[in-house]
Amino acid sequence: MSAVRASVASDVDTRERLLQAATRLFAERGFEKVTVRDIVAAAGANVAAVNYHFAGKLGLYSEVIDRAISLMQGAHDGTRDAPEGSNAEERLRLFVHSLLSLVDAPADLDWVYQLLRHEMENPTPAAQSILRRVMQPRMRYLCQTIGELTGSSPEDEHVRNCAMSVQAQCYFVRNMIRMKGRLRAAGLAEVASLSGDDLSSVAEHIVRFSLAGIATPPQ
Amino acid sequence: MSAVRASVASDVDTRERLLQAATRLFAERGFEKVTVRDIVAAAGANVAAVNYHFAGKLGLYSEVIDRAISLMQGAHDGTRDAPEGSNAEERLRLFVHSLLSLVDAPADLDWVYQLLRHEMENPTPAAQSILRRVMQPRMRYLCQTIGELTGSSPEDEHVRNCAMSVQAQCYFVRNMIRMKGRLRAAGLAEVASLSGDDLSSVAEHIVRFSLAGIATPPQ
DNA sequence: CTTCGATTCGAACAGTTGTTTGAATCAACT
DNA sequence: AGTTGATTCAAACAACTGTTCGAATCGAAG
Repeated sequence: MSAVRASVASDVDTRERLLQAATRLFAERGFEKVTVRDIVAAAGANVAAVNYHFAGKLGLYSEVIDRAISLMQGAHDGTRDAPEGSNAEERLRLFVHSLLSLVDAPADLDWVYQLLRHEMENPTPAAQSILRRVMQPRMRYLCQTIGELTGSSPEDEHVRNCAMSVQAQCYFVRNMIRMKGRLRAAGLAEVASLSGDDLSSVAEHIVRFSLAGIATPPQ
Repeated sequence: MSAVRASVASDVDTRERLLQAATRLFAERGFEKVTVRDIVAAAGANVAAVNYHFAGKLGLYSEVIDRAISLMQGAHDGTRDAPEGSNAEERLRLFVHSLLSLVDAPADLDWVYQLLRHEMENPTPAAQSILRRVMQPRMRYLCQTIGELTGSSPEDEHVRNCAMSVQAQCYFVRNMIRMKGRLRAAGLAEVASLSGDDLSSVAEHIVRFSLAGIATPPQ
């Protein structure tokens, strides 16, 4: 089974070409808005190739998702290589900048974010593993960081609420960027400070806004 | 053309039944995941009825969206009937509670929110009018309120950023509620304080968190 | 050269989609 | 009763979907 692929060189070609084309298209449009024929056309392969190599469209998609998750876990995703001695505030800032794609990651991870967003909006059977392997570690890291800022446990309710608030702002800004064109057309260019497309100023706002909220627990 | 519908009484029946069935289904699944046959089955009508009364699936959808927008503008959507003498903080609190469906609106508007969310995630030609007629007034109202809190203009950048932060948290919480089942299955039940499903405590967090952030402008 | 398995390919399949058609039905008016 | 126009209906259409089939192609081992 596995030795088969290794022995022949040419099939790795079209298998890999299929994976790359599918990755790009799935990231752009999501699972359902991409047809098998779109993929094979982009990859220069035959319609039957997807079923031959991946046992169906969903098999191909699952492999794309798996690759994306691995890539995101391996690369910097805001939960790694924070300078060890750095304080919690600096780690929060790094987290926000990372989610806004403001730190130049080793690999371009924008397509991964697009892929995961599509999966959250229109879930396929792959959604569970994304939640478990991407969202959960991210949430844990963020709660840890905020817990340090408030001097309380990562399980504290205020800490968890604040983690929610931080992530909410980051994802929202990403969505605003994605809809920039539509927003401008609707006369809403000023919504998310997209005028000056300087994303770092928005990131700085999120950090400042959140630090203030974190420092203001209930009662 | 218009006198036609008024003269006959029976057609208002199936036309109305189609609209109601379509509204429910579109709100549940979004435009593309509902088939014309789903709608006519739920309405007890013939497949051709949609094309006869609405000139196609998109025509029916447009009318559903138009009704939703009107309903949302007419009813309490957090941008109306705030007690005239109330201060800005109380209006911000009302806004948050409203976006979290915590104030009992005259009509149940949850299906409208679902409809609009689907439209933002998978836009059809109707998206523009939603942005213009729903999002823009909401943003204006929120900027006005926050501007009062900081004593600055609604066009101030910090004010606009804060308005973004407030809305981001509200929409995020709505999404978390929607994915409650999937989150729990992935071991993320604690993400958005869904344990105690007391939404008001989350709403209170958003208000407190945001007031602190609003009161902390740059520099 | 032949054989054999893996791979590619064009063609077709079976199912679903939104839409159209033309006849049937119905209600109201003459 | 007869006519008219709006409405309903079953049937079919045309386009598209993911998938399957069988023959053709290819590369290397015997």
